[in-house]
Amino acid sequence: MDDEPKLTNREKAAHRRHELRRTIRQAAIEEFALHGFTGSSTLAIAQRAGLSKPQLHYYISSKEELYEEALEYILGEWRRIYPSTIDPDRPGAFIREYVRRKIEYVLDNPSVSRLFASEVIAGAPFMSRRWGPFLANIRKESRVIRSWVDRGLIRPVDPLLFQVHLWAVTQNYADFSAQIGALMQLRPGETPDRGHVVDEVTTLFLRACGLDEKAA
Amino acid sequence: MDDEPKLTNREKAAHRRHELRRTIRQAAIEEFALHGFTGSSTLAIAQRAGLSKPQLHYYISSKEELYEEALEYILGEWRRIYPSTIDPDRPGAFIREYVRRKIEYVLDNPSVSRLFASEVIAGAPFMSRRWGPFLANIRKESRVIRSWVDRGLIRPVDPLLFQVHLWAVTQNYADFSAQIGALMQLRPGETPDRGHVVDEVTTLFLRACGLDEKAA
DNA sequence: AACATATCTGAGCAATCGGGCAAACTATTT
DNA sequence: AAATAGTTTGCCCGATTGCTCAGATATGTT
Repeated sequence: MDDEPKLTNREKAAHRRHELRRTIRQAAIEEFALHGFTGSSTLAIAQRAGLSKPQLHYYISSKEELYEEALEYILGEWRRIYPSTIDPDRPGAFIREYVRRKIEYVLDNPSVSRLFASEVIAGAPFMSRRWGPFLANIRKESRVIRSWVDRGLIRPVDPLLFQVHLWAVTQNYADFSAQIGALMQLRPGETPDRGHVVDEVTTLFLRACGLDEKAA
Repeated sequence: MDDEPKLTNREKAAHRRHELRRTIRQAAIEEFALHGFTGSSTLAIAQRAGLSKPQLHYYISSKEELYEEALEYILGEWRRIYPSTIDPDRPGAFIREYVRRKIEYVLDNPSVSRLFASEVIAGAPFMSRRWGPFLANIRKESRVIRSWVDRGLIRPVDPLLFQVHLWAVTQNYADFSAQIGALMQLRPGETPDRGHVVDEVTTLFLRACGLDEKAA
């Protein structure tokens, strides 16, 4: 009765350590999202993770490294959301799916989006070395959008700014949720109605493309 | 030959003091915009304003008060931008004018917009008492937009979310200018082409309203 | 049981934080 | 010239910053 998944103690310890790093990263994301890199203290992060300050420093090598790890995690998440499985010849479906995924993600993980926003507002000091892959992705997508325009599938739009606007509107629901909550008079912690938000945002961008079939 | 604008020394001194407060406020806005309230130090603000730290503290009573003054200034600016002189029965003209003013303002004063963004991302701890007038304004505008919809002047939109999206897209050009600069491969300090940005944003929201007359 | 390794704690480091204060300096009014 | 008001400076305070380290404790292996 010592077997089942047959884990050695060493493996279990490694697993625990890995879990703890995850907890720390999440705490870091939340704290950095609220107060930015400069404004966040390692003590606050430690407390958020349920650790003492020296205990935290036992697992991380520096505040900077922890911040960079959090940024790296975010970039991974952005890549994950991008709907690569969608037929790029059906602009309507593509936009619908992208908006839906992005809005649902930012409403579920507002801190992730907010940390990214903090970083960029501060002048992107840590991101500046990482725009590369980001840029490549955007440019690839720009070519797809341009082809939609060229083939007359959608009304003419600036492919790059179109994406920028999509980002702005979707991210906004996480970054400015305090403002939105005040406007909508939501209770603390309450999020706006997802279906409605997704509908409105989708409609906005579909109409911009001349694709407003008003599908349910 | 002691007259001309007939300023007593006392008045000149008062004027100098007032100018200095402006300089300090501007420095504070820039520093707070970059690092948020918690992340900004009074020393950094003082240096930005060309003062020593005790010298700064001679003119302000606390970091908090300075921050609140900066916030108050921002709210005044938002009110100033709102195009109250426009005929509210011409949705197209209204949207065009609002977008133009807002984009030009945020491109000229990115720090103002970024400070507001920092505050809201941090959970709007100082703004929470000030949403009132803000809310009233938004609701007033919501009624106007609803009347457009009811009279069939524009296609149906959610009046509140429509404004939220307008905010998101316009503010974005200030808050995320580091990202946009990277995407557009702008030189440091360079801003994107205003005319083009205004055109694209205007088009986006006009089309959402079914008002795309493609006017020059 | 003995040993090794991983983890945790209390104390403390130098640097910076927001802010105060008396003395020195400057400018203006009498 | 003397008195007054406004401004600037150097020096300091207690608290907090990121981070270290020696020792205590827990955990795992033999």
